[in-house]
Amino acid sequence: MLEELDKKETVSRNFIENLIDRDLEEGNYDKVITRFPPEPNGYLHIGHAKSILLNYGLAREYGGQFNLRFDDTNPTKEKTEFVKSIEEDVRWLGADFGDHIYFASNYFDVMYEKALLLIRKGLAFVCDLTADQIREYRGTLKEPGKDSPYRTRSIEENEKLFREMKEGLYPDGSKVLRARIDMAAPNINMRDPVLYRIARLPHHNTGDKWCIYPMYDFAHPIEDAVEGVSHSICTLEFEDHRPLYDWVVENTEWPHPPRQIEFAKMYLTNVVTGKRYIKKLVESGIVDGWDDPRLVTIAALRRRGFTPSSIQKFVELAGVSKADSSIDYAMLEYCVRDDLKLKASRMMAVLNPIKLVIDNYPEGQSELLEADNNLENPNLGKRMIPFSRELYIERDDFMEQPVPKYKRLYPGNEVRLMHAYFVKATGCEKDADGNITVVHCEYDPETKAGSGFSGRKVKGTIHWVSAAESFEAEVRLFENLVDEEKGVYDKETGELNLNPNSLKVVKNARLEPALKAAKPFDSFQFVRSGFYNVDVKNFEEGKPVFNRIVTLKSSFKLPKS
RNA sequence: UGGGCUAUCGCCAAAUGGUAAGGCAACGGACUCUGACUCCGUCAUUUCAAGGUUCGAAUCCUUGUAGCCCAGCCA
Repeated sequence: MLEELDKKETVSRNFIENLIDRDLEEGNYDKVITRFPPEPNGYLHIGHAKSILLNYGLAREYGGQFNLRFDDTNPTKEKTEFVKSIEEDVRWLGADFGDHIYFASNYFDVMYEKALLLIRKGLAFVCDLTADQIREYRGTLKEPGKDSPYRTRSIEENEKLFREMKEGLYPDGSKVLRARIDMAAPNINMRDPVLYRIARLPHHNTGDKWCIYPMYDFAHPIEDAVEGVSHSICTLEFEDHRPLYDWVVENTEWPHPPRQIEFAKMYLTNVVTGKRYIKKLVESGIVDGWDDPRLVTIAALRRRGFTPSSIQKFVELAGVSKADSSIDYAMLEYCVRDDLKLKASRMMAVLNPIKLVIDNYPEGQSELLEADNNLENPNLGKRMIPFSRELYIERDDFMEQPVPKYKRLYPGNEVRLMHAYFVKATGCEKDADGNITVVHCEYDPETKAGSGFSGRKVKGTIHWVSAAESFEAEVRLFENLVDEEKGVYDKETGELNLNPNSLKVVKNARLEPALKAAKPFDSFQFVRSGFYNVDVKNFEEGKPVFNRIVTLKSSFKLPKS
């Protein structure tokens, strides 16, 4: 099977499973152990979700173990803040690592011992070349490198020098430990790669204990081996590192060497992925933090109302392969809609209100109408909605001069007010500028919802709220942060093509009273308008701010006026 | 001829020499107290290209083409 891997077969979910099956059969491992090894230098985003869920999914499928391990071998870039957010995000996504949360920095002692082992085997040496010289000696992509003059130091001298590096006898950058492999290797990673560097910086976990830190290529295979990881699944850019990974694992002598398997990263259309761009948006204040709902960080998706199961489904639908891919954002939207449609209560909210007066409804009268919270899921219960002579309806739901195929309210046309009565438009009032201010109609008491009335049918159903008993709230509508026409990046300048309308705030939306009690993260479907959730950060008791999660699909578009 | 990887519908993606799954999107139609949902139907004679092997090729061979990754004391 190793040979098959070496033949570079395409990777698919099936392929990985077959590989694991074989490994288990052949007794290469007793148990499947996978891991997600982030460096704590930023927030996780949707791309990481794929890696997390793939690794976790495989472990669960095989009754194995999934580790969360912080790859914190470089103190210059890492922060405790990120450790916390990453742990939270992984947990939220549903990748249950139990108490298997580890830090690479806790293995520094083993790594040091293994480095000594390599030195004693003549496979590593201390090199005094400067960083510039090392680069020079490395050669180029097309030309081989040349041996470092320090390559032939004796084992004793190397061991002594390396110990002294650890003791802190040498200044930062003055010496490194290198593997002795092959300076002419076509794979640049094999040209005597650096294993350890000297850096005097406080580490978030080990403090000042160490002044030498292992490099990724040396540390990672050992981290995997220490934890007994069986299948180390990572992204494609590490494919060239696999020979080195295998070299380290073999020469540092482990009973059940872990196996590295690579797959392609996932990109999404029309959104900014890539840590450094997200970071730029955050730091420049273009977005209001790592969890700005327009971002695709896990924190942002959560705040925006995406559910863990929708993301799990998305990752599952996206599949695993080695081909570069950019998944249509519509697929993510489909996943939330699909997940939320039976979980969310379907409430009425009027985003762009216009008054509707029912002229034949007695003045001063009102009533409470019973409505299912979700007609397709009775478990969500029922609620009462106040109904009265004056209501608000969506401005788009009335046209004085209807366009073709329009089936909502227009003079002479009858529609259903959802959960209430049939209503027939009789006319409207306008202000001096000709803008419609009030729509008039008449209702038919016979047609009350739930009464079993079947005398006639109506083409359209519109939503509404009581003028007196609804409340005003802020609703935040999100568009793509990126200009959909121009694409994510400007090819010439490398600048991001940002969409100036990516955030619209509707201040005077009218919502039905039941929504006043909504709590942060609660999700609702606003009938005919889409899915929304209550923003955590802008939450105020009795005055929730709603974030649009995703719109509903619609086969009818109102012509632009 | 530096090395490695990839190429199947607009977007993902299966198919492991046996006659191109599935999902998203799109488009018809039915249903509907959400123009949503649901349902039903349509959507690759062809797998980057050209040759070759074979009874049979997306899969094997040959030669091309295009894209991605690698020259950190980052991960």
